[in-house]
Amino acid sequence: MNRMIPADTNVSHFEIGAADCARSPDIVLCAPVPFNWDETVRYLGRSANECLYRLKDGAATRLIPCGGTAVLAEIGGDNSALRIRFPEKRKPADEVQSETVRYIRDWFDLDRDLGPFYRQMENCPVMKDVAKAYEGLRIVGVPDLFEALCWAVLGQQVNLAFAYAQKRRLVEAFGESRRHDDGRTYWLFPTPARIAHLSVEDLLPLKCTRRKAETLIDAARRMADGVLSRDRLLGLGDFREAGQALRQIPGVGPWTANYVLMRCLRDPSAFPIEDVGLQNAVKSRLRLDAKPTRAQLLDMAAVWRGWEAYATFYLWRTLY
DNA sequence: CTCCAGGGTTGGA
DNA sequence: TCCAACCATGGA
Repeated sequence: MNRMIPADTNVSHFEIGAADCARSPDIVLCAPVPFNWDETVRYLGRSANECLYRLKDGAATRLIPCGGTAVLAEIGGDNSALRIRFPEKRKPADEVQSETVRYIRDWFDLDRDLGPFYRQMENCPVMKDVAKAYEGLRIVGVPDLFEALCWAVLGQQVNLAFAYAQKRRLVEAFGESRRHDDGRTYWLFPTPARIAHLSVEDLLPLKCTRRKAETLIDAARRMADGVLSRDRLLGLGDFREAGQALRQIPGVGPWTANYVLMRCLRDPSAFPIEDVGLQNAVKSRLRLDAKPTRAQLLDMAAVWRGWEAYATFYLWRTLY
């Protein structure tokens, strides 16, 4: 029974400085300790088919939704700081910049104290080395609830490459985009309002199942109606209730609910135990002949208590 | 044709 | 609560 941690209780240290030359950052964020930007970038680069941001020279550029509009931001950095630039000619207003910073802090989970996680993993034979190897890697989140839900649903029971292809088709069919003067087009994930009015047939070209198309539209309607939102889920009191609320949506089962809890609602104890990637990672690390059983996983995860999401994310990281 | 992929649902112990 | 059976789709 985890208590919810309001997103804005954390102090954020950032300075807005004048950009005196083209490459100097508009904003510098102090990185938390520990932080590992290279590992973060490696995670971001796990699919060449990612359509929501572009990776170049260790920096990610994407359109960030901000109060009805969107800001193009380039995020680079190292293990001690993140550097944010706004490459468009018109610099965003201060409050938009602040919102961008909030998004980025959330995206990379910068405000979490990982000390307890690393101390706990010392006692886990499966995780001990993994935790050290990727120290400073934080769970890369999906701040937008609708995006997180759609991504989880599209990712059910299909390989990641195919999931990325489906996401790209969804985004390029129904998302907004903006062309930048670097010649590239940057995309925003489709809004619930846009998907809510579609029919299942409209989504079949994604090559998802009818069932998944129905789930996406159902989720979009709930969000467009306002009955479902990230804030509402976070306001429910504890993550278990949020998970139950998510599972009200037909087509959202335990894996999907936990995936969303982990990547969007930031529940560090979310545990998608049915995940085949997690199972394969454990199998490989323990040199098992077969994927571990649910009981084996539960047994192993007993020492992860409270940090199951982080352990899972780190184990995923071992897969590529 | 078979098997797998970052599952969901139903129905029965 | 847990498990088996069935469902569904594309790619290797």
